Amino acid sequence: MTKQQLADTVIVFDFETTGLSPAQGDRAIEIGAVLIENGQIQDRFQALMNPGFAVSPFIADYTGINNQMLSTAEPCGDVMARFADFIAGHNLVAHNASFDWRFLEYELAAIGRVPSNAISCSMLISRRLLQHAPSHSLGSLVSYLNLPNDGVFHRALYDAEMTASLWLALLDELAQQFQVTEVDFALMQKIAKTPKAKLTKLLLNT
DNA sequence: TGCCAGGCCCTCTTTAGGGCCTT
Repeated sequence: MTKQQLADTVIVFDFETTGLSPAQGDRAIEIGAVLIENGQIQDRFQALMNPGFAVSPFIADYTGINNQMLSTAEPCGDVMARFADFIAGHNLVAHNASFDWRFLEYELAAIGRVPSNAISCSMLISRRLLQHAPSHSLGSLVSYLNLPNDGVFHRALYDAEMTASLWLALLDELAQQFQVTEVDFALMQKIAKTPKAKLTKLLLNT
């Protein structure tokens, strides 16, 4: 197997939240992230954070994060200040990145900070490179690609680690499907935004 | 178990509608 590595380091991150939209009052309750360098995880970040109100039974069931766990967690602002330092200067990756980016912007704005990182989406890229996958949810892709996992999903660090494995698998897919051996973050962003019909032309010209 | 929102993508499209993803 060709081992394709992205020249740039990236931080893959994932939020667990109280719901789907910060515009509707939802907040982050956990952040998990891994730093990928030279094709391997070199650093990790994980923290629960107290949103200041009770999470719904649905969210407690969905994530396994309950109000008792959050009662002793740091406030969102304290965690996010440390996380902002962790991601500073790095390119970011998330699965369905538009979701996590909205919460990142919201939680950083709450402490007077603004993210300036570039970001790319593993879901948009997998839709283009893995067109035969039955679903492009993170769990389905992990199963489809037979990526090693312990069956835990919907916790931030586990999902970040699974997304990191997916990201590395997508780099392998680029090498195997298209023989693309020079991959930088800007190309991954471009793939995410390229219509499927124009993907082959983009990659053959790379 | 799934609604909320937002963005992307496809098609029986573009003067629109609905499914997929994220929690």
